[in-house]
Amino acid sequence: MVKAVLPGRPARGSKSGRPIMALLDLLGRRWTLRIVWELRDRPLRFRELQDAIAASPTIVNARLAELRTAKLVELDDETGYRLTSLGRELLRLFLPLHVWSEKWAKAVAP
Amino acid sequence: MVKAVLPGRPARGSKSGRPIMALLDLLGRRWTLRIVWELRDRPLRFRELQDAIAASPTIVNARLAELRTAKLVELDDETGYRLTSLGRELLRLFLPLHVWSEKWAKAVAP
DNA sequence: CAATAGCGCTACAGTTTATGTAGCGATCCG
DNA sequence: CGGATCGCTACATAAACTGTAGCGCTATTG
Repeated sequence: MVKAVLPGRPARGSKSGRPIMALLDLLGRRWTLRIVWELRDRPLRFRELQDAIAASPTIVNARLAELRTAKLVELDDETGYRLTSLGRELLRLFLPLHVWSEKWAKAVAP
Repeated sequence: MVKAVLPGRPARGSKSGRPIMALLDLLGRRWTLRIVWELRDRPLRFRELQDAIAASPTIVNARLAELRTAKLVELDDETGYRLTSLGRELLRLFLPLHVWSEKWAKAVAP
């Protein structure tokens, strides 16, 4: 059984159910960001996703369940797992990270 | 000993050292996002930070070490832990999450 | 001087979470 | 029927995190 991560429920380390805390809790779990990232431009099958991030099926399934409960990801029988419209909105907020990470790389590089 | 998370080093689940993968790895570790979030508008002492997120000192210290290595956070003896200029840039990318999380809350709410 | 308080941080046993491998049940296709 | 593919589960092992205590250092106070 997986504990749902939703706004309105108290997130780890926060007594309030403030949405931002629930979101940071959800996104701060291992593989969650990577899964959203891998789904950025096409749906993936369970096993494709598993291979893409090289994580165990147990945890891939757990994270997918959380993401589905949070309505960020959905399963389409024809094509596989994909971002919902809400999920795509979230991804859009994250896209600047891609560019910024390159700048970060240069700044941190040895 | 803490494994450094830096662009150029392969991140978990990725053979490449692509900066975005290193970044997603770093941010996907428990408490990392929360720590950056808590430092958003003022420096915090070690214990203040620990109390703010209610995590164990062991892991707070581990995350801070990673964030310092990644040059996103630094320790100022006078005031405490604070974001570097690089860290503030990253935070700026994350600020839209705050607003969006409210929208998400409404969309997901029961 | 000794006592106190605040600082960053560490030790360590116990619990939770993730890994790695195998494989199940359902569905489709020949 | 046999084989392939799908999402997903079981389960033992390993890694990550928690909770509590407390260390070593510096500065302040009596």
